[in-house]
This record gives sequence, C-alpha cells and structure tokens, in this order.
Amino acid sequence: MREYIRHRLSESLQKCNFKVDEITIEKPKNPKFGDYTTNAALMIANRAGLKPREAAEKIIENLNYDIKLIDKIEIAGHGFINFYISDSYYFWVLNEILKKKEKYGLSEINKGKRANVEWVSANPTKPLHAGHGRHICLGKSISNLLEWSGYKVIREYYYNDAGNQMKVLAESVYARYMQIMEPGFPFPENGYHGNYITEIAKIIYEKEKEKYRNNYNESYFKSEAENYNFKSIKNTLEKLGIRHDVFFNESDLYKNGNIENVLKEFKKRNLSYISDDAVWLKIDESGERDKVIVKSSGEPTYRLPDIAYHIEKIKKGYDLIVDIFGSDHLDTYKDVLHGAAALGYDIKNIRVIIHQMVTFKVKKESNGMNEEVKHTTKMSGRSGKTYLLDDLIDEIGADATQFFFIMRSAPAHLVFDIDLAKEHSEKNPVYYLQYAHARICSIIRNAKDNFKTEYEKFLNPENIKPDEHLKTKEEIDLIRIISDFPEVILNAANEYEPHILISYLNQVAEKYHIFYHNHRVLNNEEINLSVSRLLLCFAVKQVLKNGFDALGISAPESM
RNA sequence: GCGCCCGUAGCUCAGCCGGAUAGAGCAUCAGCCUUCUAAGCUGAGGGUCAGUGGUUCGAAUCCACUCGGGCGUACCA
Repeated sequence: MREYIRHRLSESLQKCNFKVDEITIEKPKNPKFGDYTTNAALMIANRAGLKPREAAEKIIENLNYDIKLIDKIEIAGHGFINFYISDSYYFWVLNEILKKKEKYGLSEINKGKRANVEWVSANPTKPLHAGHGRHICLGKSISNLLEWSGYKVIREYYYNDAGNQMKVLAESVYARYMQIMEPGFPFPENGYHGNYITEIAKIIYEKEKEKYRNNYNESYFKSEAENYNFKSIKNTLEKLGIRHDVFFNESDLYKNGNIENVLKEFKKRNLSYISDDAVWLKIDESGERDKVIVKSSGEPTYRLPDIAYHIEKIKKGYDLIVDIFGSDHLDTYKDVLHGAAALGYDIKNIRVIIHQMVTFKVKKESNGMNEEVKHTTKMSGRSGKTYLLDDLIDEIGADATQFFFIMRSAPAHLVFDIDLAKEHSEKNPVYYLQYAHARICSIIRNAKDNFKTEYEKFLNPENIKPDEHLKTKEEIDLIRIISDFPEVILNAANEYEPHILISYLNQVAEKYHIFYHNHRVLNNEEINLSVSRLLLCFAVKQVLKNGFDALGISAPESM
C-alpha cells in the first residue's frame, strides 16, 4: 500500500514538474490524520515558490488513484497530505492472511540470497554465563528475522579450539586432578577457577584413577575438558532451541595453511613488520593503532586467525555476512575487517552488530528489608559463583529468557529484571503476548466442541463475507493492525532489531484483548457474524504465531 | 587522553535517515468477572526529552560544545 501511494505520488509530482529527491510516506501517530501521510508538499513548497497548501492542492489535482483502495485524500496542517485507506482494502488483506497462513509476512525481497550469521562462538573453556544470554538470544532472533526477509540463513559457530587458552584449561584440570591425590598440588597462576574444572577432574579420576598422577598428558586433559565444556554449551543452546548448521574449527585454519598464507600476504604487500620479535599489522599511518598478530613467542594472537576466518567466509560468496559482538569486542572487529580489506577482499557484505552489556537486577529479601542487588555482566560476586545461563533459563523459562534479552534495542544498555521475568502474572510482558494467542486457541476449541455449525463454516468459509459482518471499531482496528505485519517484520529484519517486532506484536495483542473484551465471538443467534469473527481471530492468531516464530518464543495453545 | 554507545515519566525503555497533542510496561490511585481464559479491560495522576548554542517553515530527532554513565583502548579471547 505504501508503495502504491509512493508510485501514484511520484507520477503526480512529475506531472506538476516538482522535483524532490526523496518523498517520505509514513503512518501518522494520530489516527485522525489518516492511514498514511506525506510531507511532499512541505518539501517542495520552498523550491517551487508556492505555499505548502497550494503545492499540496496541485499534487492532489494531478493524483491518479483507485477509489476502491483510497477513500479520501485531505490536506491538513501546514500542508500534509493525508490518505484514508478504504476498509475493502483491509478485508482483502484479511483474506490474504487466511490464504497464506504460516507464510504470511514472508518476504521475497531476498529470495535466492544466502546469509551467514555467526554468533555464540564461545570458547570451550567454560560454561555459558547469564551475560552471554543477550548475545545468544539476539543472534537467534536476528537469524530468524533474516529468514523471514527471504534469506537462506546459515547459522555458524566459530569454534575456537586453538591457542593458549586451551593449554591453560588443560593445566587447570590437571592441577585439580592432582589435588584429589595431593591436596597441596599447585594451581596455575592464570588458571580457570570455576567449579566445573573440579567436576571434570573428578570425572577423569573416576575413569582413569591414578594413571596420570605426575604424568601430565596435555592432549588428553585438553580433549576431556573441551568435550565436557562444549557439551555443556550445546546443552544450554538446545534449551533455547538454537542449532547451528556449521561449526567452523579454528584449528582447521592452521592445518590447511590459511594462517600462514595470510601472514605471507601481509608481508608481501608490506602491510606487516617485525618489531621486538613480534609481527605487527599496520593499521594506519601514525602506527599508534598497529596491532600484534604474531607474538614474540611465535604464537599468533586471536586477530590473525580471525582475519583468516573472515576471508574464508568472504570467499564462500555469501550475499550477507553477519557478525554479532558484545561491545567488549568493539576494537577487534575493526582490525579484522581492516586486515581483510587490506588484502583486497570485499567487506561490503559484512554487517557487524554490536550490542551493549547487560546488568541483572534482583531484589533480595534480607532481614525483612528489600535490598536491591545489581550484578554486572560477569555475575561473579564475592561468592566466586558465576550465574550460569543454564540456571537463568531453568529459573524463568526459555521464552522469558529469549524475550527479555531481545526486548531492548541492541545498542542500548539492558537492565534485566529477573524478578519481573520470573513473575507468572499480568506484570510479565511475555505473557501479555502469549495470552492473546492462548485465548484465541481457547475460542477455537470452544467452537469445535460447542458450536458445530459455526466451526464447519469456519473451516469452509466460501460463502462468508467478513466485510459484511465486521463493522465495529475494535474489529476494524484489529484488521488494520495485522495488515501491517509484513512491513513491520521486514523492517525489523532490515534493522537487525527484534525489538521492533516486539512492540508491534504488543499492539496486536492489545487490540485483540480490547476486541475480546467488547465482543463475544461465538453466538448461536448470529452465525455468520460468529464465523466472521472466528476468521478474524484465526488471522490474528496467525500473525502472533508468525511473529513469535521470528522472535524465537513459543505460541502456547493454553496457559 | 582517544574511539564506540547511552542520557526521554518514580523505575526499565520505545520514538531518533527532521513533521501535527512525546508513547509503552512496571510502580501509584480508582473502577470492571452468573457470558468463549481477569496472565484481561476501563480511567486518573506523572515530562525543562541531561544542559547550552546552532541549522529551518518545523528539532526528542541533525550539527557543535559541556556535563553525567557504560564498554573498549593487551605480545588475553
């Protein structure tokens, strides 16, 4: 509809000889200003030497449009042109929803294109903690949204199984293993401290007893620890319904010589130099921002394999490559992109999403007083315990976890109110949405069980014309809002912002609850009205369901 | 110091590629269940859009500066 108006408008503008670079057509906040509005007249008035209202009149005179779609066009305010869309258009959309069902809202704009989304990519050195949640849930929803915009999405996990960290991990486990037999055995200075390390050591001891006592086998301890951690990570992801298509092993980059090749290329193009026995990558003229890519010890820093990895992704020819990072990785991705670009690779298809950190808020009852306790991302209080993502999911459920982590725009800091998320009541914003869906399911069940005639007509609605029966404000508002769904979901995908979809679905649920409160759906006396309302309910249910799918939350049949 | 992000109702946040009266949830207060789920609906109060200056028909939105907060600025990942 927006595009229709845009086309008609530019035709008219051409006829009037008005030149304008970009006309904006938007939905006014206030419904009394119509369904769509344009400021075209205000934009061109100055240049055309006309008053805005005069320009608006001229535009309308030359406007050619279908009166079946547009009821009326008005000039308002200083020179806004407001379009009022006819109800028959919205009833046509209602029919479309009922036809397209689970495909309603699926865009074809990116049909045939492939997108690679890489996220999570946590190192198998420790279990996922709650702070990881935002990253994980954002990536899940963004991947879904891209699918709704038409992409074939490849979900990828960059598996970082090389480098120094794994060595430290193995040594940490070995130390705990030894401590079972010799409590005084020294723990490595920069070792991993979590309880899970001790847990892994115990498992090894039970399996192998004293086989490795004073007989350190790095690769054995490494692989035991790695497997344990990765299993735990995958298990947590599984709870959130996340499955990756590709696990890309960092170590492969070493095995197949990619790292070395990239290093050679840098050298050949004079983009790197040696200083203090380390290899540095040139970033800019000043040299102040140059970064070490190979340490003096001969080991690469993480930047080098990251560059090689991104080059691999670019070579695969994706139409879109999405990287999702927390703000703590801010500087590194710039170096990585810079490195790839410096070697002549095209980085224009790479889109980097940076999200801010999370603060968790918990209210604790202590001594009868309410004490508000805030934890930061790392959630490592004095107790030494970290708050695991797993525990969060177990405590508040997968849907609330998903919802709360994506309910704010990525660049904004997020305060996660755990008590609110836990609340199984009207306070919890997740349930507001899901409840609307469950209510509809309940009505459909009721129809099936107690309104046989209506239900059969509903399944076979050939002779039912909803536009003859749905006349009230609540019904029309509802039809209007669900007709926006394709536009909104595409917008959320283009912006990589799931929260756009959340606020929209909130409006849908709100309109539905109002409708529900004011009108009874099933009614023995007015069969066709009941069936028409059933059809409307079904369409709303479909929009909610499709939206939940893109967000990554479930659509409960009952609550 | 430098780079990125944020500053909007008591709290958490939308709105930000300029548009008409700045919105939502929570919290507070007042109403609505013999009828398909009250996890719902209706109403009320609550604002110097951090500040100052600029750009223009018009600024929460764009620009500059100031003040606050977060993150980064490693031969850690």
